[in-house]
Amino acid sequence: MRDVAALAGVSLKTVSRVVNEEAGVSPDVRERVGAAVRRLDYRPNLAASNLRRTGARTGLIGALVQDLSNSFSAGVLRSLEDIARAHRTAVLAASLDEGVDREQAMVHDLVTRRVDGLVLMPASQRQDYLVAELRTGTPAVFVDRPPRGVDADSVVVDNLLGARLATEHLLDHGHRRIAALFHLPQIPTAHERIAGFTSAHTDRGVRPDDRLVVEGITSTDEATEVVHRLLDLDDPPTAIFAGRNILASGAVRALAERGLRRSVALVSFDDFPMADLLDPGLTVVRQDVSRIGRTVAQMLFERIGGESSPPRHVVIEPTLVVRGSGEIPPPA
Amino acid sequence: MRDVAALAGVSLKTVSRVVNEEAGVSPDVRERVGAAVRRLDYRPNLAASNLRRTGARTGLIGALVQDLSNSFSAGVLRSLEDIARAHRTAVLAASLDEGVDREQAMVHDLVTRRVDGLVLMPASQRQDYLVAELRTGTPAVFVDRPPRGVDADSVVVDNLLGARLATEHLLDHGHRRIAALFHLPQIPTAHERIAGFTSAHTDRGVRPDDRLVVEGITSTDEATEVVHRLLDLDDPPTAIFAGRNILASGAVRALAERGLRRSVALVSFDDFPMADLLDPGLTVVRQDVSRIGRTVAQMLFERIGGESSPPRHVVIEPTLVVRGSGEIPPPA
DNA sequence: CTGCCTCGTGACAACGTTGTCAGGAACCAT
DNA sequence: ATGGTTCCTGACAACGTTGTCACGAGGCAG
Repeated sequence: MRDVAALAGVSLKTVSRVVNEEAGVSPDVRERVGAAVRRLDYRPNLAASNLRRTGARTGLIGALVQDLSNSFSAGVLRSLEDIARAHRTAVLAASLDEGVDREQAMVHDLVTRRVDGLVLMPASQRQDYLVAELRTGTPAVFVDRPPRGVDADSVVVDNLLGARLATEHLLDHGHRRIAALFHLPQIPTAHERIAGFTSAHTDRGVRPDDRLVVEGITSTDEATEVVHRLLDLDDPPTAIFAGRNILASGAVRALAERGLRRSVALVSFDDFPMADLLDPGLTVVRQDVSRIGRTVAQMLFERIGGESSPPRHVVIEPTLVVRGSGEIPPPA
Repeated sequence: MRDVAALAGVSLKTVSRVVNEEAGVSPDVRERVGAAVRRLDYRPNLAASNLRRTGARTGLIGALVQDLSNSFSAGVLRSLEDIARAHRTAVLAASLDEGVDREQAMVHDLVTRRVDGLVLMPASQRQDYLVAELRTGTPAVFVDRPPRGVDADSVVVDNLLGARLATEHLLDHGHRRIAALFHLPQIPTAHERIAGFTSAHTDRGVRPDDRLVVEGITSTDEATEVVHRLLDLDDPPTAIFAGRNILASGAVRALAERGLRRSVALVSFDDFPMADLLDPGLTVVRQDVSRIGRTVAQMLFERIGGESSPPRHVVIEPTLVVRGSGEIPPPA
């Protein structure tokens, strides 16, 4: 900036005025400074600028999601980004991979970077540590998983309802022995889905077989193995509820390996591209990813704009998408 | 920081020493300052710190990809992030959506933010504008699409080879009327894939039918329509090459609607989750997404580390993954 | 011609840090 | 006791900006 000022023969302040398009600079000075800027490839230092401007925003928000490459996280991030763009804000994105320490470290780093806001798909069980971070004035919005130990806005899916929709659908088609595959039960979403599966049974007066409910499955391959094991039982399940899309693909693979894709019913939580192209098409519980992302973004930018009402907790209802795999009847 | 110093009864500099874990502070002072930091929720201002430290890195890189929610972009970003993490660097990610203006604006913004480096999956035809930006010392690595009008590192896939592999595979299975669906031909990857499709034919002495080659298809639905139109020809194709995964799903849908999934061969560029679960499994040309991301990250951090050798251009070879859809023979 | 106002410009301080250097206290060897 | 170390600490300037204020030139009304 000093060089630009020298080259244009003006003061630092005048360069600042031109760069920030402030009024009150004569046309020829503006032109001279502009030429100097171009000649020297001058780029204002945003950090210094933000430092000086009292209480200015950094135009940066942090988004901590489970895994950037998973279609749910990526979809939420994408619609978040679209809204952020409209607010001239860039997005710092990171994957947590269910890492509790990483979550804390990243939040700390982002607060230190003075992000204007935080979007968090937490890996941790409780976020008490956030209380201190949020006292610094950085607003946070939780997504997919609700806050514990700290009061903050959240946007979550009604996982209990979603799991009920899926389970009732299978019960309605006559199934009484329904297997269920779930992620780690300490993850709130998995926990609620388990509860939904159970309560749908209870409401219908059906007692689920504990041996058919498997929790703590974290990979597609593991899901395949589990399904094979369940199908080997003396009294195998006639239907399967997959509590997560990656578990559904494991289940489909196991069924395919046994030629049972048209014999055993399957409903999955989470839609994914091409699910309708499977044969039979995969019946799923769909979460409106783009709506989730947009809602999160709106809430966050309201907070950034100074909104200080008590935290809001938005629950988004999932819907059942019928495609064939969930409508297979049990054997006569 | 002033408040912390006052509360602990020390100077600013001593607080700075404690916060940065510098040696030479007596244990009791260190403890007093630590307590004050905790009591006041003090967070150092990274921007101010970077401003003062001459030539310090911001620990920030920018990644401009085509679309965060597309599995290719997301996969590259994810492995990039993993390497960045090891370098204690955060990733600013944004989607360009083939927007040329947006690309320039984002690059400018990122340079202004003083990112340590830039990863670019360009939307523009030429990146002459980058020359000025790079003069500021910010290194850039291109990914998926090569630089034009500026000399910079790049990591691209051998699209010509990939398209040849797919086309030759179909020719080898006896197909002579192969339809092909491509994205906008001005996009370098699409352009090369078209060339690979053509050259494979030429090498085998087969003349492709121009009416079967459709360029400029940008959505799944459009691909479905195009395939229907092609199948309505008097002399319809016996095989289809989809130049991109979203075009493949349109093609699968069209074939499904006509009950031709087991009659017309199909090979796609780009693998995607569950492609093996389709019936028949989708034969694809696979790009090693994670290797691409890792290579890009390594090159970028070498540059950030001061490497100043001439730009390197890495070409990654795709492979054919055989799953069934590509091995369907033409009608006798 | 005087006084006042407007306009364009620059000097200066401040944003929150840290590098440099200097100074005082405590210790050791002479 | 003297001089020299070593250890701990603080004063000050500087990083690249911008908000505040002041100043001079020119224009206009009285």
